[in-house]
Amino acid sequence: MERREELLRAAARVYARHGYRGSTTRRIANEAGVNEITIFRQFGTKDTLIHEAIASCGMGGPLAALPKLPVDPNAELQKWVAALRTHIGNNRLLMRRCMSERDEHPQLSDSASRGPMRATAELQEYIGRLQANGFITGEVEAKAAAAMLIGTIFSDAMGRDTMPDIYPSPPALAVTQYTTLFLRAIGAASTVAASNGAVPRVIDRLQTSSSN
Amino acid sequence: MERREELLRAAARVYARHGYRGSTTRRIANEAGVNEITIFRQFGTKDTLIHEAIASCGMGGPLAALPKLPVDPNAELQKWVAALRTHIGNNRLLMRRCMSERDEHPQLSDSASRGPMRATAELQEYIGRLQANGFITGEVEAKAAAAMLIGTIFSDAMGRDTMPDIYPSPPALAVTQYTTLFLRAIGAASTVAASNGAVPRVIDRLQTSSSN
DNA sequence: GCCGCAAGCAAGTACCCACTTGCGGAAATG
DNA sequence: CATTTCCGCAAGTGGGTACTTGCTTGCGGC
Repeated sequence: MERREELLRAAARVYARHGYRGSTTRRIANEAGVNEITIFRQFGTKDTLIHEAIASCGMGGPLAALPKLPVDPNAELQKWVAALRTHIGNNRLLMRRCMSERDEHPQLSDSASRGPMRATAELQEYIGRLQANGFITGEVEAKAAAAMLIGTIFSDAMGRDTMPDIYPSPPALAVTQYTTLFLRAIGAASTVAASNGAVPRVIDRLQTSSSN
Repeated sequence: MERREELLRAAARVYARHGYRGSTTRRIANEAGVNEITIFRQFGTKDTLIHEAIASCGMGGPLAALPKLPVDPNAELQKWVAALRTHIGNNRLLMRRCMSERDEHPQLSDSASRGPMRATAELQEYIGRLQANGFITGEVEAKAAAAMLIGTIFSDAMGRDTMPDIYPSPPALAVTQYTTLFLRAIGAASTVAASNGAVPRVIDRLQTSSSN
């Protein structure tokens, strides 16, 4: 049962590099150090091999969590953003492939997009918690803000290798700058300034600011 | 000489949908309503056909410009962002393909990434002009901010079809919300508030605020 | 009327692909 | 020892793919 997992991982690697049509059974078998026939004995079909490979390749796995009770939004977000960025960056080839072949292989794209979708949901809820706990002064469209930060991370992680000069480098610096800009955008910049020693403290942690 | 252009456009369409390996000469010829042999007589090789198709498909073409002298940043940016979003959205299949096949066909990826790169440069310069003309109150990392807005637009245009529920809809609303968030992030929110009738006017248009 | 050119059609070549069949060896399991 | 299970090896099948060759047809210019 060890060759099976070896084949799954090899298939995911080959698929990420060469796409569905480029993932010939011969190539996958070579990558796994296994005879080509074993593929058909284990999975019957190239199609089921690749689908199982993408499904079980951990992109739907556990995700870094944002704290239930925000204390230091800047630090918390920065850590979370950094983890998400490296996670997406590590899987960027695979995700690019899955999304570009969505029309021909929808299930693969679904497997790949589950990660960003869960991350966005998590971030939306966190923004809600920031609002509920008084970290945010004005009105915020949480959905747009979450889409903005996730989109920024996503685009950075996906596009940095093809367009390096448009992103701040190194990536760690980019992460802190994105976080700062994001907090300013949602009106929670006070905590950032506080860490610079410029503005007093957090406002009023028990006031549920304004509406829904 | 008309079949030649027909073939180029057909090749770009087929490539966007099926990728390099999936763009068989037969399929391209069918899409163009042309005999397969004509491809080889006109271009000699599938490879040169596809490369010429991607190069001459207008992704390096003219781009909406931001004004040299900012007057109403919110309106100007919103219009520009909307144009950029629809442009990227229209070419999203092609761009996804080019970027995902970058390792195997670098030139195609280069053709596709030229658009976003020029847009980012344009936006960076515009942020600089906002700063020079006193629209921005504090310090801003123009590069990170530009990467953030472009990344947001890019991810929205590319990912809305695969992950519709994480983006504000309709797209037009998303554009205005992104723009608002962006202006707040770079500290130029006053002009937004001004259009709401809340805060006075622009500050001091001839002061070159602080450093480089 | 004739020439040259662009294009279609038929057929073929050499290769790659997913997938099959038949055989034999190794190692665990009874 | 015998059986089952897993795996590798050799060979092959039917179909697709890039690309070639030889021939024919339509069309505008001289």
